[in-house]
Amino acid sequence: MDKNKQQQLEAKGWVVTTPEEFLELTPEETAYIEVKLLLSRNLRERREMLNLSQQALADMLESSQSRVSKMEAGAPTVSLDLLVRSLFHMGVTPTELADMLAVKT
Amino acid sequence: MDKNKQQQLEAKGWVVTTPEEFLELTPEETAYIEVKLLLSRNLRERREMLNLSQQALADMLESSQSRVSKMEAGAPTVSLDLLVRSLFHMGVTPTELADMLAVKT
DNA sequence: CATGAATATGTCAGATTTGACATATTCGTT
DNA sequence: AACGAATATGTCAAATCTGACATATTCATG
Repeated sequence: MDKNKQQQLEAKGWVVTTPEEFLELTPEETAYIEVKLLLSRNLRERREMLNLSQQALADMLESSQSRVSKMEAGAPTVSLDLLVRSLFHMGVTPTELADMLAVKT
Repeated sequence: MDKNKQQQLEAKGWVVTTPEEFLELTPEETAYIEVKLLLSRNLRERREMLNLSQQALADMLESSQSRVSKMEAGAPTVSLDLLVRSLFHMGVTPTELADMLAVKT
């Protein structure tokens, strides 16, 4: 955001901050969430690539449609374990997992 | 193992197999465990590099010495989440995490 | 715009993971 | 060998995660 715009907003009483500041995330929390979101995006991409519905994928994973939805949303109640195991279940290799994480955000 | 040695053992009544066959691990379970072990080794290496005791690291992570020990042992009751968050807490970046996983086993 | 299929959201009992503690074992030093 | 420091192992109540279900919302297509 440019400095002028920010000053205009602040003059009107807005507080201008970054998401991390607002949510008070530490760097490690930020990194952790980034990784989860990275994997959840990959999960969705792969499912759509395979033309599977969330229900169909859930059946493969022995999970449920609602949990797949939450996985793809990167919901806080979804563990990295579940995301990673799901990706492996879809045929992803550890090397491919490494490539996912290597992507710059 | 060479074929002769294997045949000798089998003649004596031993069953020669791979760990996966013996434990009946699916490929995705194998991959998941491999990743966990990879990260646990990295955790130990980094801790030792920093000359920290398990107790000292536990204090940093707001965890306990016994849990750090279990993390480094790759124990089944330790989640990927805990391992990854611990590494991030030690200053590892997502890119460095990717490099860890890219290592061939 | 209706209707059905896909996806999202909320909830919860059961399963798993957690830090903490006690105690055992290993390891380096004297 | 004896000591202390570090690490390992076992256990458990509390916290977190899970699949399942009900229901709401979104989306495509006639």
